[in-house]
Amino acid sequence: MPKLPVEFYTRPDVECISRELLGMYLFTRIEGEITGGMILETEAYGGTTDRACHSYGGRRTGRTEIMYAPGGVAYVYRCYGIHWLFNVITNGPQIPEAVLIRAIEPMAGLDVMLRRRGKSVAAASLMAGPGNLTRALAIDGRLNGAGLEGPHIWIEDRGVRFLPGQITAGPRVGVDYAGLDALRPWRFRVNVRA
DNA sequence: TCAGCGATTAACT
DNA sequence: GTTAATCGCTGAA
Repeated sequence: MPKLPVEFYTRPDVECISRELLGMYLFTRIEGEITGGMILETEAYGGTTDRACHSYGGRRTGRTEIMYAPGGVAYVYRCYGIHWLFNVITNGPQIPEAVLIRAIEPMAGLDVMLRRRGKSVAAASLMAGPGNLTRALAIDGRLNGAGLEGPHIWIEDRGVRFLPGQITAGPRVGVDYAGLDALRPWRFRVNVRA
């Protein structure tokens, strides 16, 4: 299956990329174990003019530094002291935009993901939320800055496409502090009902 | 140098 | 519905 090329990520429209990532397949290969699934939910983070974005106003620190890299690398950071969140960096160098991957549908390595989550049966909670997603895929800080063309993490285009009516756009989660930017409908989700 | 906080989750009542 | 867990980043001192 074709991995998405760097050119997919370096395009300038983060909202467009965020939509197009729905239906793509995200995989990780950690310690020889491959896990992954289809992306169901994303959020766009619009760089220096988006108050909800870590790089708002051109903020540049050790954590956000990787956002200024050219598109096509992973941005992994810790949140609430416990969880790892996984983002895809988009756009060109020095343009710090990103797409947060919030949910995937488990596909490959289900048994491995269950073991990592400490569950014995497949449940809806397996992939509920971005923190659980990274735990199931064994994504952590070591993958911060990793290229999205492998070998440890990559995204494949398997030809799945959604019509506009199958995608729900809404306000993003957990960004109430961002003022008017919190209202931007930059959260994209594949409708649960078929 | 350090107090306060956060793109969350799970275990409570 | 409420709250504890838990730690790196941020910004002010």
